[in-house]
Parts: sequence; C-alpha cells; structure tokens
Amino acid sequence: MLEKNYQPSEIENRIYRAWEEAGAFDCMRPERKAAAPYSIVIPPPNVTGSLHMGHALNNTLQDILVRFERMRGRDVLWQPGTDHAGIATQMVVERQLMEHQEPGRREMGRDAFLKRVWEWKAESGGTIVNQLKRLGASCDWRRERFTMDEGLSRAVLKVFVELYRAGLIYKDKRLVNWDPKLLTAISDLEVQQVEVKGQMWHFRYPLADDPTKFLTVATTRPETMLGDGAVAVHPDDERYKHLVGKLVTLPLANRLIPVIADEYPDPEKGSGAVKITAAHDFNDFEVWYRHREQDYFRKQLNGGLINLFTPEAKMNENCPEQYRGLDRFEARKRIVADLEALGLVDQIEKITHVVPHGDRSNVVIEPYLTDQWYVDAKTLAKPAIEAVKSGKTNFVPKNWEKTYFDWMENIQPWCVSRQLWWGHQIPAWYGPDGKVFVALSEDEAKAEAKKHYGRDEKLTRDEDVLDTWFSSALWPFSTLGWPDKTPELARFYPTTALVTGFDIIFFWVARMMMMGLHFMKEVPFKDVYIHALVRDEKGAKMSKSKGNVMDPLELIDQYGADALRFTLAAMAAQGRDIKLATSRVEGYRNFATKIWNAARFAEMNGAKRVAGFDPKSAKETLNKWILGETEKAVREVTEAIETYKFNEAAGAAYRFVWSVFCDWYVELSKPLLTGADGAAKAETQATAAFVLDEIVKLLHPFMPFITEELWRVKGEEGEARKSMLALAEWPKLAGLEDAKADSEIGWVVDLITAIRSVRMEMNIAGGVQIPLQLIAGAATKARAERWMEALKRLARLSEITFADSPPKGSVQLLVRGEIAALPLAGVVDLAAERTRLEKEVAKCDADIERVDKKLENRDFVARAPEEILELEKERRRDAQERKSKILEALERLKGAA
RNA sequence: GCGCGCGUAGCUCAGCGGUAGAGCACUACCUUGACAUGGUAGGGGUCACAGGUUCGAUCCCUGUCGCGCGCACCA
Repeated sequence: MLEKNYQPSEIENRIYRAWEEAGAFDCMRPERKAAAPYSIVIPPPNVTGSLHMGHALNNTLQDILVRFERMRGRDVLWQPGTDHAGIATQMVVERQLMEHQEPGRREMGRDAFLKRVWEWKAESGGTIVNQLKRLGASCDWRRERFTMDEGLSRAVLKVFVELYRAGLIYKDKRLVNWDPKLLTAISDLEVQQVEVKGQMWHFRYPLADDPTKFLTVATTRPETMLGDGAVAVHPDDERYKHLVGKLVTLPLANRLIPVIADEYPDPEKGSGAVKITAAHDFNDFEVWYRHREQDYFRKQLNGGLINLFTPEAKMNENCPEQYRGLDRFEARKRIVADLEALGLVDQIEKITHVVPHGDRSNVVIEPYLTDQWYVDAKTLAKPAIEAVKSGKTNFVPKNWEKTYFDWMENIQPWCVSRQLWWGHQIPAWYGPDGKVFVALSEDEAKAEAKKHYGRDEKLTRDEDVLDTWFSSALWPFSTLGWPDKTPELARFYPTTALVTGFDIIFFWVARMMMMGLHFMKEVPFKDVYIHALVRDEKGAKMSKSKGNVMDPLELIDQYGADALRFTLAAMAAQGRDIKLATSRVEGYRNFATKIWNAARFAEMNGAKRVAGFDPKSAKETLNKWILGETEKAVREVTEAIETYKFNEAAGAAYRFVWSVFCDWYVELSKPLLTGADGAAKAETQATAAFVLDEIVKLLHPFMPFITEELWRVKGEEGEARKSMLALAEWPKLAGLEDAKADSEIGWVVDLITAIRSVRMEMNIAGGVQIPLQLIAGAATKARAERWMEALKRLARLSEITFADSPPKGSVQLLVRGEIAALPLAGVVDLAAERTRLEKEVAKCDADIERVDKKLENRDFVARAPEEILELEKERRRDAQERKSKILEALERLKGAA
C-alpha cells in the first residue's frame, strides 16, 4: 500500500543504493555488447568544492540525456571525475593555514604543503560526489577519475613532452598578466576587466636641452614612470615633430630617455605624448618591440626593459633606492608626492576606467615581463575551427559557434605555467647553463643532458606547475585511459555530447577541441549543448556576497531531488538564463505528489500490470483514447529530448500526466473500474497500469527517484518488481491513435466543461444536482447512455433525459452542434440567461466578421494556401451555424418569458 | 568600438507567419470514494516602439528606445 504522500527523503537514498548495487549505471554491461555506445564526460567539478545551482542544472541535463539513451538501449557511459583546480584549491588550503595560525606555505616548504593539500583533498574530496548522487546523477562511478591521479598525470606528461618536441610548447619571455597577490602568471581568460573610479596623472618631463621646457605625459599608474624607457609621439604630430630624437629627463630616476616617433600615440588623446614602460604595459611593449634595434633602447639596461616589481613585489636595483621594496600603491603615493614637490605635476584628472583584475584574487593585475611556458594555440586552433565549420562538432544552440570562432580566430599564445605548487609540475629540467631538457622523467632528462654536456650534470626541475585547464583539456580521452589503448577509449571516443555552461567555452570547450584533434585525430564530442546561467528570481547572479545563493541541497531536502530536477529541466529553454524561484520548485513537488496519487488510485482500483498486455487489443473507447494520447506524449517527449529541448520535453510530459491522464482518464475510468462489466473493468485496469508504466518511463529521465520507486512497487499482480526502471525499455508506441475515440471523449469533455462553466456563471452551488436534457440525435443519445454515470458525477447532474426540444425557460448550451438544456426555470434568472446567450451571439458575429473580412480580400483568396482558405471557410460555417442555433435558443427563451 | 541575446498576463517564462499559452500570484466556489502538495470556474495581454516585406506579422527584415552578457581598447 502506498503512503498518502510521497516522501522523497525516505526513498531517495535507498533507490540510489539499489541502482549502484545493480550496476545500473555501468558501461559495457554484458547484455549491451552489441548496442551502440553513447558517452558524455562530466565537466569535472572542483574536487574540494560543493554542489551549487550551476552544477545542479548542468548535471540534471546530462542525466536526462544519459538516462534517456540508456533506456533506449544504448551502451551508456557517463564518465565522472573531479578537477584539482590549482589556484582555487591552493588558496583554500593557504587560508586554512592562516586561520589555524600555522606556518604559511613558503615557511613549510613545497613537500609539506602539498601533503597538506592532499590531506584536504582526502578529507573533502568525497563531498561533491555524494552531492551529485543525491541529485540522482547516473555516472559510472567505478570509473571516477581525478585530474591528478596517476593515469591522468601520465597523460599530461606525455602531452606536454610531445607538444614540446613538436614545437607547439615553448618557453618565452614576454609580458604576462601577473597576479601580485597570488604571485603567479595567469592567462588572459583569468583576467576580468573591472570598471573603477580612478585618476589620471599628468606629469611634466623636462627637456634635456632646455629644462625650463617640458613634455607632458599622462598615466593612470604613476609608479611605472620609474621604468620608462622613452616618450613616444605620433610622427605626424606637428606639436612634437621637433622633439623627436631629443632627450628628456626622467624625473626622480634622473635618467635621460629619448622621444621617439611611433604610430601608437593618438594625438587626440591626452597630451598626445605617451610614456613608454615596456616591461609594464602591453601596448608599450609593442612599441618597444618595434624599436628594439634602435641604439637608444639597446644602450639602456636590460635591453631597454626595466622591471620594477619582482615576484616578491620588491622593486629591483634599477629603481632609485628610496622606492625599493615598496608596495606598488605605496610607491604610487610617494612618487606623486615627490613629483608634486618638484612642481612636475601638471594636473590630476578624475576618471572612470577599466582595470584588469585577477578573477580569483580580485587584485589589480600587473603586466610583467617574465619567462613562461606557452602553447602555440594558433596552430592547434586551425583544425579545431575547421571541425566546427564542417559540422563534425555542432554547437546547440548554434549561435555559440560565432563566439567560438571569434575567439579561436584571434587566439593568443596560451600561457600554461603557473607559479603555484598544487598541480602538474612541468616536466622540464635545467642544466647549469640554463639549457632546458623536457622529458617524461628525470632519468630521461638526465640521459639527454649527458648526451648534450658529455658528462653527468646536476639538473634542477622547473618549479612551476601547469594551468589547471591544461589537464582539463585532455579530459575526454585521458579519462578513458589514454595514452593506453583501452577498450573504453576505442568504444567511447569521440564522446557523443558535451553539456556545459557558456562561461567555459574558451577555458575548456575550445581547448578540448584543440587537444582532442591533435592527439586523437578526431573531435572529442559531436554535440556541445551550451546551457545558461542559473540566476535568482530577480535575475541577479547568485553570489555569496549578495546573499541570494540558493543551495540545491537545501531544495532537495525540502522538495526532493525530482522536483528540483524537473524545475531545472522545465526552465532550461535554449539561449535563456534560468531565473529560479522556489515557487516553481514547489509547483513541481506538487506534480510529484500528483503522480504518486495517480499511482495510488490505480493501486486502490486493482490496476495491476498484465504481462503481455497488448495496447492494440483495447476495445473500450476510453482506453483507446488514452492509449492514443500516450502515443502522442511519447512522441513529443522523445523528439524534444533528441533535440535538446529539455523544457519542451518536460512540458509535454507534465501536460500529459496532469491535464490528460489525471484530469480526464482517471475521472472517466471510475465508472468502468467500479462497474459490473467484468471485461471492461479488467481491460481498464490493465490499460491504467500500462499507461502508468509508460508515464513512469517517460518521466524517469527527469524524475528518476519517484518513478523508480513506483516502478518497483507497482509490479505485476502487485508484486514488487525485480527489474530496474533505469534499465527498462523506453516507450515505443505506434498506431494507437483513434479518431473515433478522440471524438467521443472530446464530446464528453466538452459537455462536462460547458455544464460546469454555466453552473458557475449561474451561481449554482456545487452540491446541487441539476437535470440535463439533451436535444440530440441517435449517436449522441448512445454516447450519453454510455457515459451516463461519468457525466452525472463530473457535471453534478441528477438525471439525463432526451427530448426533441428544450423545455421552456431552460438554460441552453451548444455542445458540438447540439443543444444541451438545463431545465432551470425558477432556479435561474432568465434575464441573465438571455444576456449570456446574447453575448454568445455577439461572439459569433465577431468571428464571422473577422473571417468575412479575410474572405472579401481578393488577395487573400488568391494567395493564401488552400488549407488555410479551407480552415477559414470552415470557421465561418461553424460560427454561422452556432449563431443560428443560439438565436433559436434565444427565441425559445423569449417564448418562455 | 565589435559581437551575442533579451523586452509577451501582476511575477517568472514558453511560443512563433494563419483567431495569444503555462506555472506562480489573484477572485469565487468545492473537504464528491487518488490527491487541499487537491478540484472547478474565472479575471487579467494594443506580444517595447516605428517603419518595411507579406493575402496575413507577436513571430521575418530595418531602425529607435530600454536592459543584460561576452570580447577588445582606453597614455
């Protein structure tokens, strides 16, 4: 016996365990050897993270696809795993050390620190996996991987070495985005442009020839002036032409720097003269690069590039003594003050400008000249662009392809080295002279070094680790066992679909494309489904600081995983953010209850599954009708999931279950289930059980827990079922739609609805039973007799009789062209009834007029397609007929008055 | 500056060349034998605005206004 209400919390854990024990999510199950493979790799969450709403959406959608395909008989692999998330994880552990007032990572040293991170991983690493299970994610957990486990590390090593040997990874000295808080280089993608209020300082640099005259430059970062190598002006700028080639004095540093001509300065902007600090500004670096062979740069220290800030945030020896070792903002203050004292500050403007910030540290990024490792992304991007152009990989929705192309076609070298400890250490060793040996192991590097130097030399390994996204880029093949030739790799690569958020198209999708194509010679996935962000109900991004974060686990506790999943699916329309309100989750929790109660109804009425029940054998009109409706629903849901229209799939299932099955089939089946006709009763029980089974299958990808539970409980002859719904066969129905059944049930529905409506309008109390008189032909009479009991119950009728004309003073309804009369003279106000009918007539007139207008339009008649023309004509006929019937009814009413 | 998207019922959103839909909220009524986490009925929309294409535009095109996002630049 089912409980009255569905209690998700009592069932979900048990069901999930049952799936795992049955190996329901295992790929390569023996019975599916011949089945077509279907694979998805999970976007690996941070191993020490916890489930947020974005994960909930992302994994719900994947789970829908995976469960759907599993039921369709495919050999499904949903490959799970977690990411080591270099910067994020290292930051968390460092914060912990600080909170516990323990020594910092530099004091404790690399090995001890890494030990701590591994401990933290061991401690918190299972959290997110368990949370995914609570959501119902049907991953093959046997195959769970971690980006820093042994196998994946081997893949990283091999990729790095091979790309290096192919010249696609190289070390280069160029400007990087330096994060002064985390003390590491980061990639362009990790830089966020933030609009801030700031100031623009205008400084006067005295001319060397004539110190009473000045050249004015402007800057937003005064402290960088100490590293200036030149002042640039536009070659056509008449104001400065005479100064080109002359020297100016760099104040405070007391160096002479040249005035050079370059296209870069915009004469319209500021003073038109730009200070060139090549080691601290990307544009200035370009200017320097163009002029690097000129004497005036060559003579300068360090090839003309003066680095002010070392990784320890100290200023180096090129910096005047009094500013050394200062924090950059402190240096800024002092330099401005000192220049002011010298009378060299021309003006200070208040401005709003965009300043680069580190996405993790949230501090201002410093362009900084260092040696880093780069991937030649431009070369790798070419086949990755081609693969999407040729349709080997498809983006859904398609418009994301443009974003992908824009970025890929302008791709910059990818800086992959990070000055962190947590991650894959770069497999590069240096000899005493700085010569680099990139190799799969230290031994291999030593051997190479010996060959090079002719003797054993002490080698030191590169301290840096790789960008986290480097290992993520290999995920679709590294998780399948690459570089080994595993059966899984052969079977499941390329994967079928990738489901991810638009925010990591560049970080992840693009890079998987590049690496997959390079190393596997095939795209990593055929479809990329890009979903939107989950926002709060007002449309704001969820963030801890705003306090508007919704916790998926709390929602699961409160409403059940199925309700949350269904909500996310129902709202996942392509190309639109999800604004999530708890009222929606509550609504779909109610839906779960509704399904539960429909099953309870079936149970109470002895609707048990009949083995071998053939839906085509149904004789009863009602059963034929619901079977046809089921077929329609199956078709809609199937097509929608196939095309990644999750919201349409969820909507179709919802409407079918609630508005069709519960609202009408259940109600109309009651007389059959309690009636005397044994054959009809048995068929209805079997049909109800059959349709309920189909419902539970259709909903399973969306609501796996409740459906699995109902499947289990509602076995044949009431026995608990041994098989798992997760492995059951997806509904396949055909040839069940029946026009005659549709028409009869449609009439019943229309009649009941019309009577209910008029009862309300006439203020007839719900408990009052009223008589109905049908003025109808033989066919309708037969129908009415067949549906007598249901009609009486659902429309609250005392009796149904038949007559040739309506009794005097009755309320007259037009249902499918025939009059249904409610003899209510004395009960209802006849004047009100007259008004009601007059309104009906007016409505008909409006309809007729609208159609007439169209039909009078020659162009319409000449150009509209045949079927539209027919439709309109039919509408006119219908409205006309309706109108005349109602007019007759009005006459009769008047006659009665 | 370049690109993408969005303005549809009070709210959150579907839809999309052929008479506007859902959920929530609202109003009224109903404890009828699956379900009050329910049922029944109802109110509520010049589909942002202006042009154009079309027999016909909420839907396609152009522009305007408003909002959001991404990328690039800013001495």
